[in-house]
Amino acid sequence: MIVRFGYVAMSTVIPDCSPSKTMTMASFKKLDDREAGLRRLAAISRTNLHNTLRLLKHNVGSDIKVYRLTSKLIPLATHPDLLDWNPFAELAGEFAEVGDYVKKHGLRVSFHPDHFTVLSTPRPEVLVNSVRDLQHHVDMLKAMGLPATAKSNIHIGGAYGDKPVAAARFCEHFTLLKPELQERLTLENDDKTFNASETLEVSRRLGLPMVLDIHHQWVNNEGELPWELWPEIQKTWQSPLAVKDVLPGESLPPKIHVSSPRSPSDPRSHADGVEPVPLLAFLKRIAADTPAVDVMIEAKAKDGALFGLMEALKELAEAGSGITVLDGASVNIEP
DNA sequence: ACCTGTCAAGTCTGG
DNA sequence: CCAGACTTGACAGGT
Repeated sequence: MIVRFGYVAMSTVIPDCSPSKTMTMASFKKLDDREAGLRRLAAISRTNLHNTLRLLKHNVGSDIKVYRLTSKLIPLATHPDLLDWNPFAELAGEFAEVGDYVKKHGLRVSFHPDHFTVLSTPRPEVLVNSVRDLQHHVDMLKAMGLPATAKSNIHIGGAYGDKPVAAARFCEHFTLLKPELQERLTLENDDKTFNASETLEVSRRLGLPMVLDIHHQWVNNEGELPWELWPEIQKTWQSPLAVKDVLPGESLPPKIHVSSPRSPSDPRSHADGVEPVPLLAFLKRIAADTPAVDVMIEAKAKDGALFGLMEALKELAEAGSGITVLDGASVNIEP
């Protein structure tokens, strides 16, 4: 089983390379020249896209093929006070440059809209804002010229006292989305509300690929072991929506998220690095029936954690534990 | 250069 | 009905 590792949004290794610079609404409003403010926002966006490209080049130089783009590329993009602002035309070149680089090097990129995007909500205004946010993420992917294999990962959302009803509402709201939004979604189990088997059920109902977060599964489960759900989770990556735009002869491997608990007293928080042994235990369990999987590392140390994990895996490989290090960010795992 | 409170947004809990 | 927690990188304003 080929395992590729990736990380989220920012580097702890490359200095001065934030892709998430922003401006607060408070300081935007303080400017007496609104046009100048919008130009400033566009300039920040350009810096963010430029730094994203720098990170992608750093990734390629380190063999890292999997990366989560930050949702904050364009500051205040979906803010209610800036609905008349559309910076995509003036940022077209920068977006295309990022997208071209992604395609040229066969990178897998994704977004993760934050927890304000809640399709299970009963509140119409929250739903409107959530759909606007999803549309914004799709607009960015389209501006990059990326196919539907570049997706936004979201959680089911709140339970509102009745999880089955909330799940049904999520599904109902999903069916109202434009196809271009539907085909660019993945669903992830969360650490508090919708656990892995509940998320899997919704994924199967809607034909959406599911991202298994094994840390969330560890702290929010129904007594099952994570690999027990894997056969069905893996199948969700074969659905028509999941394989949209996958070229003949190519594939879109299932994706999992991994992080390690910060401490026994704070088990839900993310530690700086990733513990290799529990991760390896999971990977070995699924290796026999999984040709390839992509692992998104969600650790405080970001790419630093990825490099640390690779060092640890290298040592385990030398000790002869069925691991072969393929390059700087991928390994082969024997069942 | 460094520190601290704040940030547009949602949901849940407890009072 | 409302305040605070949750969680996180970065701003903004201070020293």
